[in-house]
Amino acid sequence: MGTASRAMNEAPGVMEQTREAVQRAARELGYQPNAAARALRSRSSRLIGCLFSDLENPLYTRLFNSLQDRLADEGFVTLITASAGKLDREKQAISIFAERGMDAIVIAPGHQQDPEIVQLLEKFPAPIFVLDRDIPIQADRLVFDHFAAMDLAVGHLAKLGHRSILPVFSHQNTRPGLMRHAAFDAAMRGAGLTPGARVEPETPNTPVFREVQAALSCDDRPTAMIVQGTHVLPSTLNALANLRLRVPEDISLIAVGDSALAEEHVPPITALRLDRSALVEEITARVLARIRGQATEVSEKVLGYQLMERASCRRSIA
Amino acid sequence: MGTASRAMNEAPGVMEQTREAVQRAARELGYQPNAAARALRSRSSRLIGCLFSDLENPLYTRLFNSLQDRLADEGFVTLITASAGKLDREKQAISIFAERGMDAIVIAPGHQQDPEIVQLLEKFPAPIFVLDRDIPIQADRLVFDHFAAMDLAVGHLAKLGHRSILPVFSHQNTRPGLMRHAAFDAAMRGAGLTPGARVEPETPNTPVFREVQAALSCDDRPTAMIVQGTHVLPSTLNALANLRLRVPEDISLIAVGDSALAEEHVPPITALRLDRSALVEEITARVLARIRGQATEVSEKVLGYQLMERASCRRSIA
DNA sequence: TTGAAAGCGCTAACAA
DNA sequence: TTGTTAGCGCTTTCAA
Repeated sequence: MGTASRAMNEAPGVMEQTREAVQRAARELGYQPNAAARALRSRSSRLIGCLFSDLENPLYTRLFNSLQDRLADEGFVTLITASAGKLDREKQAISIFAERGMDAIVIAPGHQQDPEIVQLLEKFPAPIFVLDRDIPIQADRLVFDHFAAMDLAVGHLAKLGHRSILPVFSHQNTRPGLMRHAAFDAAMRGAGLTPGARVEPETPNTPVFREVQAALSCDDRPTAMIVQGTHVLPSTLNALANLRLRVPEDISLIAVGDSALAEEHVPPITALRLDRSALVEEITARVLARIRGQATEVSEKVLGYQLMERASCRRSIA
Repeated sequence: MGTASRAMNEAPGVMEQTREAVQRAARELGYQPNAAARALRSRSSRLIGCLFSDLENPLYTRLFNSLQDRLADEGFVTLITASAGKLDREKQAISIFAERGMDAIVIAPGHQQDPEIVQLLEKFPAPIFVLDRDIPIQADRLVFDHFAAMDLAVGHLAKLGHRSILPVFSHQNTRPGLMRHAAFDAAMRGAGLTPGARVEPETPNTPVFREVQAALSCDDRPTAMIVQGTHVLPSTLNALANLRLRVPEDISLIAVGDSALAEEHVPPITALRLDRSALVEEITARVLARIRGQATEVSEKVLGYQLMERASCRRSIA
């Protein structure tokens, strides 16, 4: 009956008294609405798909947790796929999202220019939200300000007197990887410093023990490092421990991307952090507006990093 | 039309020629089946829910990845929720799984005896697969052999001459936490050794820097450690580095649960590993059998750990 | 404000 | 082997 449906969905045009009666009856009978029937009739699955390149990246793990919570409040179920950067898994995930009738998707794939991915996204039947990727499609987008972030980190170290800073970021073929090296170089020049050696792991999960050890074993080794906050960070700490280099006495350290590891390390590690709740709110607001047809123009926002100053940096002794 | 449906679903009773014609036409028209309609009519969502206590645990991250892949091959979409051990999130997740008509769920919640959880599971409308939890319900189950695992680890260290071994496991209120301490004690006695000090973090993600440092700062410190392979492991490595204790020269180390960190650490860390593909196959086989109504009795299996001997253990000097 | 009726897009049962 | 028909459980539309 129509009234029952309206009562259960808090729709207008039902007498308060009727609504309560319906809801009480539903409770007593243990009524469970059938999601498939609702989706079929209303043409809305109330499902939102997420495609992240890497679930081991603390940013994505934390983000997914918050986003799932937030969207659950709005009655949506969040579905996640981690592609481990594999192209075919990303294509498969997008296809599945299309088949299963996601109401929207949030994506940060490992391949941002692949023509097949782009084509799948172009004809994707629901709104798309892109997270810090330069994918050539019309879609709502939130990008991170990697240039400002590097200014913050390099500036902080320069102010402490560091002149030789070792960056350790992967050169993955997506926006963050592509921008960070350029941003680092620009920030160094901006601080009147000259970029020197660098370590560039293939992926954010590639071990960097050897490379970091090599870079720090020369005569005038860098006095500070800026290190990606993924697997690269434990791997770097491993190398520092083996070299008997203490943080911050012997070398200063900044992590790009905050994590439990950085926060709880002894000493705590200074980190570039994204405001996760702002991130989640922006995604949620945009996605819901799109789903409800309230959004008009494509939205492009930039989110800055904050520098969480902790105990891993100190004045350079050099 | 029935024939079209049968052709698309590879159902029997369709002429090969017809099937091909239908499939070609579907391809040319870009036909996308409607998942909601299919779910409504066939009473099967082809959705499988997973509830894990902690997505930051490398076991669950890796397991979810493999399981998602494997179930995708069978045409199922896997939905994951990480509760961070929070009771209300676990209850909410189970309710959502019920509302959304999961065809089955795979669970390893952080609360295994909570009456509300048990009640929700008792009246859950689909098959349940329980992973290493002692939940008092009738359900297919796979548990890990924590006693054999500790025998392996303690035995290995005892054979190397270690007599004082420091265990670092959380005493979380679920099966693994509950069993590991008892298993460790039993293994020690079995090896003719006496259990001594131990570190018991609240959760697998609680930092243990202070506690480990304290335990290793006494006069005759343990010569070996067995450490949970979650956040406890980086936290322990942090403490060892600060104490200038080298692995394995000064102290031997075994991780309970394998991870990228253990494998890629220098030196690589000996670890108790679960055979993940066996794990995934057991879950997949059981869950599919249940969904297809082929399973009869409740299945209970035990999965052993293997000791991956790497470079982090050596003969005790004491 | 409520009830009645139609129909979302499939698949299962049945008839041809 | 194929076509026809009914109906899954909701929401939406329309009429009362």
